[in-house]
Amino acid sequence: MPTPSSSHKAGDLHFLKRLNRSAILELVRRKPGVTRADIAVKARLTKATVGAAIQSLLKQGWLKEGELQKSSGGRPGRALYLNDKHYLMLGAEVGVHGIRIVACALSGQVLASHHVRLSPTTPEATAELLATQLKAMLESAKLAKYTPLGIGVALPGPVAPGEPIIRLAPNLGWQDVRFLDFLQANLPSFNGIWLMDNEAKSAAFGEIYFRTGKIPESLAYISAGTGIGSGMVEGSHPPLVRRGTQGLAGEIGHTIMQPGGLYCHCGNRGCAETLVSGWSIRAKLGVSEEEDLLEALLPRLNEPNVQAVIHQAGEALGILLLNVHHALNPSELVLGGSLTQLGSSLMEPALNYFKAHQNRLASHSHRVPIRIIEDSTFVSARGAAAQVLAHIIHGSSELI
Amino acid sequence: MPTPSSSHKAGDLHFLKRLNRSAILELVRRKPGVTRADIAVKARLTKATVGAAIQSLLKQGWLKEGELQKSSGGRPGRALYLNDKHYLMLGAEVGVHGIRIVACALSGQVLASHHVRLSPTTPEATAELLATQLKAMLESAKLAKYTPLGIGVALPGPVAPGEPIIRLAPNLGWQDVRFLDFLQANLPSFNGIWLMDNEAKSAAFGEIYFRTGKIPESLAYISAGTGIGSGMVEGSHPPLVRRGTQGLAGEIGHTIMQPGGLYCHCGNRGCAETLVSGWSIRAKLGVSEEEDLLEALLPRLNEPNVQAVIHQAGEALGILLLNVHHALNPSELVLGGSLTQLGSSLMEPALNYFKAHQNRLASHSHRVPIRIIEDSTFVSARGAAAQVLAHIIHGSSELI
DNA sequence: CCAGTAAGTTCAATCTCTAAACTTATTGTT
DNA sequence: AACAATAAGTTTAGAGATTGAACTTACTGG
Repeated sequence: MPTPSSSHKAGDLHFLKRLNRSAILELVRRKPGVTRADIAVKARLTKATVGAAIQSLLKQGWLKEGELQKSSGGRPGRALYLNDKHYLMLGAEVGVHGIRIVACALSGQVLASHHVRLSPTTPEATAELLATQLKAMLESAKLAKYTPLGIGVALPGPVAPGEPIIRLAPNLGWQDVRFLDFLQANLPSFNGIWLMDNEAKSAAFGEIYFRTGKIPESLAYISAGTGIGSGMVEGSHPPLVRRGTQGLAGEIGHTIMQPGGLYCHCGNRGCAETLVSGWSIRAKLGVSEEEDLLEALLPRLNEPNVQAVIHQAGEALGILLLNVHHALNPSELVLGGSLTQLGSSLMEPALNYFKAHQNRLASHSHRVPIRIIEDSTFVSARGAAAQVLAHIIHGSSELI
Repeated sequence: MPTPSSSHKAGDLHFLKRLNRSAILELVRRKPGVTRADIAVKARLTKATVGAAIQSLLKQGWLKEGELQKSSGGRPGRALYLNDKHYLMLGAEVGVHGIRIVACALSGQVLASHHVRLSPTTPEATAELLATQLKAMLESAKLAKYTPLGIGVALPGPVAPGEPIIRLAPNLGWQDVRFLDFLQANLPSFNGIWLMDNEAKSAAFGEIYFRTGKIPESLAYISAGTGIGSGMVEGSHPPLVRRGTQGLAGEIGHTIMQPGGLYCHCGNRGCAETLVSGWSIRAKLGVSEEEDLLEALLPRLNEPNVQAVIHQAGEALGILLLNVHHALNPSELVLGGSLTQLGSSLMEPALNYFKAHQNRLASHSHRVPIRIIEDSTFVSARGAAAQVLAHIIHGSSELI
């Protein structure tokens, strides 16, 4: 996902107006049901300004009015909500085992989703299939009346910041691919913005972006699947994803946890991935690439050998969580990826290790909550859709 | 350092004006000698707006005019510079072995600096000594005519984000200390802002903030002294320091590099600090706390035992650098702290390890530059001063 | 039924930016 | 040396966005 060119922020009256409209949209997004009066207080704008902005946002289909609030001895306020019936964002994830697409409404509600199994193939073929699926989804009866804002694509590898190139997707066999170019070629008529990002970063973004109410200051998403990736988001406005210069931020699967340990496909030894990852578990238990790892393992979970390998991987995952805690210190940790489906045999050793070893440094501190997503099928795709919305609301788009 | 309360950003005309003045100051800061015309182009403001803002910034003592630029067939522009003769920022570092203070001009130029050796003592006594030193510096003939903007203090431990509490400084023996309160009590007449932050984070901030010309997108400062800390800054406007919820971001000394390894004072085993840090080297070579580590070791560098320990520590440092590269991916790495004075015996193994193992993931990528600061005595203090300036320029201060 | 309270709207005043004309200062050409 | 061309910086009128105060709307409670 290209970072918005952050030149020196200066602006004119038009810029100020957009900024205020963004702020208002954000307030409604974060707290559905707020009134104009609430917004005026929180955004430190006058009722007049808020009223005018809201009128135009209603007219353009961004917001809708809801019920009257309970009065506390005066005219009751009118609840405001995002309008989930006018705009949508498309999100897609190209994974090692298939393609996933979703269409989301402004609030994050999934309007439609689709999953196609597919073995890794060329970028061209993948883009063609993806475009076909997206087109079909957009033309379906339910979605045809929506205005699409853009398409976000999540990919399993580091994406260069600033330009839409996926540097390396070892599990797809891709290198330096301008995937959006292929996709655009197959969807020439699509009118909206195009984004692409790493799958863990998209997932992290989505997990924080579509939340309402009290949102965490920051969140790290750890994606444990064939490989191990992560994404760290700060919950500012807009939430900011850490990318690093080469898009390598969050490649925690290749942090070294065991100097002199096993060889990793990245060329180094003792990477976290050699201890916990789909591929290392396959290697240790002799599960071939053709088999589905989960289908192969779930029936064998009571074999001592399998248990030992998974327990060891779980402990390694716990260490990794602890290292993320000490290096990034997110206020919330979210675990996703296909390996979470191994359930407590993997997760218990991980959580136990983490809980037993955290909190030695910051005395007063609350425990960092860890959330495990059992079914993370559409998490990255939905996150990519979230990135589209954020780009529209906070970017330079003239839509709002 | 309290993070600016990031409520939902909306603003009025006054806010817009301040934003534009900030942007103009930033442009001059980053590229000393720019002209009004350059600024108008880069900030996308009109010549009229820029001209008016600059007049007032000149009048208030923020900027000064310089020489005429070479003409290219028209009226030559007038170079603009930060005015280094009107405002100053104070920075201080409370370290394990002493107190360091600096006074910086707007451009980062060190106007005065001072170093007092001091063994760890109570916050009260430390604050009193620090206040005396700061007062003396401010009242010195050279600085008396300056207007101080504020004081930044750097401390060797995690600082809670949002409120000025140092959570834990194991090497000072402090815990949950509101150090600024003690300092303010000793400097009641001081008129300016008060900040405090972790020493590595301040250093990181200063290293990116006072640079001119092409600044890196991001920078990680690794502070290798008695303990190991780090700070990561993104070079946006203003540069943003990663803190984490509990201020623990960057505590890479406590990431686990050797599961089941030696015990660390944090309670865990195999932390990076057990492999590379002042205290672990002391322990391994039997250098007592009373001795100065460098004075004790520098004469013994050719002893095989000493060489082996330092070489091993260097390799661990290299692994740590690699892990920072894969977890945060800064565009530049800066190494500071007292251990850098061990010179190539420590640094060569570190750099060799890093160079031999980086760059397996992002194919095209340039090598990440690593800079070693041999004398980092005042780096953190200067960084704390930098944070004061950034707070004034980008915060809600009415000074600009 | 009416006073009290609070939400939301209207409108003149204010403030900041822009656009265009103007002044200033230098280069290059006749 | 004079004059056109070019570009920097200033001035001024005008456009656009926010504010503040007055006003309208809508509900509560006595």
